[in-house]
Amino acid sequence: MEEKIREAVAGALRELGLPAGQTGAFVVEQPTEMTHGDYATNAALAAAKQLGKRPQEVAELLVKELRVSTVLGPTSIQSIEVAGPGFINITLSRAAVARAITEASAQGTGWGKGNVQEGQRVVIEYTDPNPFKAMHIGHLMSNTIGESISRLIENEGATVIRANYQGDVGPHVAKALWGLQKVGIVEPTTTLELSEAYVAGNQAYEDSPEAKAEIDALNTVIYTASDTAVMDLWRKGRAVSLEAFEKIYQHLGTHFDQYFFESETAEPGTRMVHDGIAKGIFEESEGAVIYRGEKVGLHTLVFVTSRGTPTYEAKDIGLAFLKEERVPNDRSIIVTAAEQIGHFKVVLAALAELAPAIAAKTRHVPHGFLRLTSGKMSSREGNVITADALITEIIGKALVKNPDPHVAEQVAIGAIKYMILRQAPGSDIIFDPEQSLSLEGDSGPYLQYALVRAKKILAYAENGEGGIEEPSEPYAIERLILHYPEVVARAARELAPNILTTYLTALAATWNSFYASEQVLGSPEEAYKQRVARAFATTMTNGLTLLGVSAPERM
RNA sequence: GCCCUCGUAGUGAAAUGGAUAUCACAACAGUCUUCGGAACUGUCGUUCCAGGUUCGAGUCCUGGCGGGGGCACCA
Repeated sequence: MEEKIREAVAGALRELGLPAGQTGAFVVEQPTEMTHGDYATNAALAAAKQLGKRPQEVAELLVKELRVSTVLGPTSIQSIEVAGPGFINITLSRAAVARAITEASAQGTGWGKGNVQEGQRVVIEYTDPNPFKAMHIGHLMSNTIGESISRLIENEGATVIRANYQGDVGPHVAKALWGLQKVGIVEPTTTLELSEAYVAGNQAYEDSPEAKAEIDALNTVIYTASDTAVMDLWRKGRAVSLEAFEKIYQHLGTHFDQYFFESETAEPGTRMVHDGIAKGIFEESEGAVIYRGEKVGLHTLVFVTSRGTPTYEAKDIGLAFLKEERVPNDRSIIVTAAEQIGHFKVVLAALAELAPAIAAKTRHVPHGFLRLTSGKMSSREGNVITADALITEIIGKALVKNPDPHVAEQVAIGAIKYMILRQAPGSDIIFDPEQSLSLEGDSGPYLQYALVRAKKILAYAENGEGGIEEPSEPYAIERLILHYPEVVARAARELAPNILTTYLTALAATWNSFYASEQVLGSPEEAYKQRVARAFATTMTNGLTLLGVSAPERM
């Protein structure tokens, strides 16, 4: 509807004598205040200067030329009014709102689906945990945001390939293997053994020059696979890690189509960086191969170390090509923590010289850190909150009200995901482990609970005999529901699940308010209210699905 | 030092250059014979500072101040 109104406004502006190419600078939006109608446009304010007239005057003229009825249907408008400094407020008719509600309640899972990205193949990389290290709450952020973005993009018609890139080689692995060797573990079976070994190795690396030398040597062994005993230990430890990750993915309701490993990007990455020296893209300096970021306003980073091992940077170059080869795509999105912004700027600059087409379609989406009120989290020091520990703790909390462990898990995961998705992806989340996280108010369970209550009504209503009167004015909840397709489209366009989360919270609040003040079953308007309840339930269910949050039947 | 980011009620957040800056927690006062109280209704309280652009700035620009991140061999 929004898009149709936009076209009508653009048409009216042309009627007022504005050149076709110059009508773009206005918005059609949902006004903050519901009393201002269902849609509003600032077109008159934006065009006033060009037309040399007062905004209110332009608005009056614009309203006369506005043919909203021809794009939305003859009985769709209740009023079009000029308000404030020159806004044009459009209020839909009772019939038009009712049509949207009927559509929402009838379409089921199809409600809100778009097609603007049909035919597009989008590869989305997220989560990226490192074997031999624990998956911590930072990975939970990447996974939650990446999964939701994937679903939002799929909802617009694209084919999404979910990718997970895991660091199974590199200094952290050498440290963990060194730690295992020191305590004589040849067959690791738990992730605890691995993370303890990593912390021990990391400590020794800082404290002891001998240990440092041993670990550096081990690192090279891993890259070159030159020692069968070491590689055996590596394979076993890696398998333990990966298996543990899969379990967490199951809890989170996420999955991957493609797994990439640093052990497979290291070789091609190193080779391509070396090839790039001859082309003048990279250069040698103090034995290392570097990219002079200064030539494009960035800073210099080492791509291959003086020992000949590739850094994260070279491996990401290798990854870019490997992705292209295995997963041909139109767009490539990488979701990682914001601390890597600088890294990706340099890598993409280098890639732009190496393979301009790949660099051009690649986009880095940074997310903030999950910071603790008690201080900084560091896996090197071992004071991280692991994904497992957090999930277990919140499930324990949810069990208080939900004896059913399955429901408790749905509530707990929903609460965690909501906390992550409610704010703009780039900003940090301050997480207080003492207060843990909220299961009421502005929270995941709040949305789930609103839905559970609506579904209960629908269940009772199946054998109910209620009235068929129709209320003369739309309820606030109806006027919110009809915006759902526009909201998900924008969230997908901007890669911002928080837009959807904010909307769903308002939707749940409005529903709860409706629920408290309006009796559905047995009321004179029962049939109509049921349809509203169904439309709400459909909208909330579809919205939660796009967030990756499940909808319990009861709680 | 340079670069990037963020400063919004006591706390955590929202807001596409638009209308009276929105929500939750906390605090306080209410709503339970109604479809489920993880709920609802109400009260209190907010854009770091100084300039600028604009009909209009939390949002854009410049300069401060403060937090976070990055800046040659970690990822």
